[in-house]
Amino acid sequence: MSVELDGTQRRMLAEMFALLGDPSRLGIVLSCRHQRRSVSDIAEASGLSMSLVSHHLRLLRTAELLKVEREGRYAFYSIADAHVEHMLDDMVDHVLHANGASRALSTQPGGT
Amino acid sequence: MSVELDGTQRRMLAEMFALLGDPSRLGIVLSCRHQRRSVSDIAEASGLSMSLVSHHLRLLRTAELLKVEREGRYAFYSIADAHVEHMLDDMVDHVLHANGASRALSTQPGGT
DNA sequence: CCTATAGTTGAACATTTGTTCAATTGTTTG
DNA sequence: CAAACAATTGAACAAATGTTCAACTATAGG
Repeated sequence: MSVELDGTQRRMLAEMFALLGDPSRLGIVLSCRHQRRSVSDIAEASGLSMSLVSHHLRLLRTAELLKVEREGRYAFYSIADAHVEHMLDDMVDHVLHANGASRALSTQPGGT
Repeated sequence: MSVELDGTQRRMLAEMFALLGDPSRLGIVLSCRHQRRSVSDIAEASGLSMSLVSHHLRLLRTAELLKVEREGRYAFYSIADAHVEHMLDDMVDHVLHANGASRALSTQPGGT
């Protein structure tokens, strides 16, 4: 085990991290986790303007983190595939279980 | 299953993603994965100036992704804890196994 | 004590990037 | 066809961020 990544893979990974590294965008992605959502839906849920949401969605679409299904005048977004979904589950899981070691401040288990 | 994150947790996760989202920084972190490394060591391995590496190390240290052990005039950096290490293993794993679904172009298994 | 090595720090700069606003495309319905 | 709604797009702007350079601290050795 403990394999290394080549330059291209590192850049791919970094790009993905960077995309997920913006709070607005992470919120958008997480809101599409278990159901597909229209753009206005996402906008309302996240408190962001539809324009801004659309800009972010384009990036997430291009990076193949989200996919879109168009129906009439609506566009429904959801996680691109099982691979991405699994990865997100992992990361969410990690944050939820990050109680002991790494959190120096606010070490309070079971915080809502 | 399928738990949601609150605002604070989302921001924590986003911050972590953002830190790992810079190619230089990701390289630095990955180079500290399985052995501790001195700053000059990291600088040489990554092709970055020692000053820049030091700046990045401060951020990674502050976010508790890396930890430092000082010995004499040397400073050795390594992954902060098992939790972070596991998370990185996961992500590296994901990138390595991202053959089928999400890769639209260059779908060639086993590419170096 | 003086020089060399290892690392950190802060200011300054250039670039990137998130956000807003207005205009535009496409679709449905009166 | 016109009006309303859903979404996309591009230009422009402000703020954040990566990088460089020079100065500085600290430890080791002659």
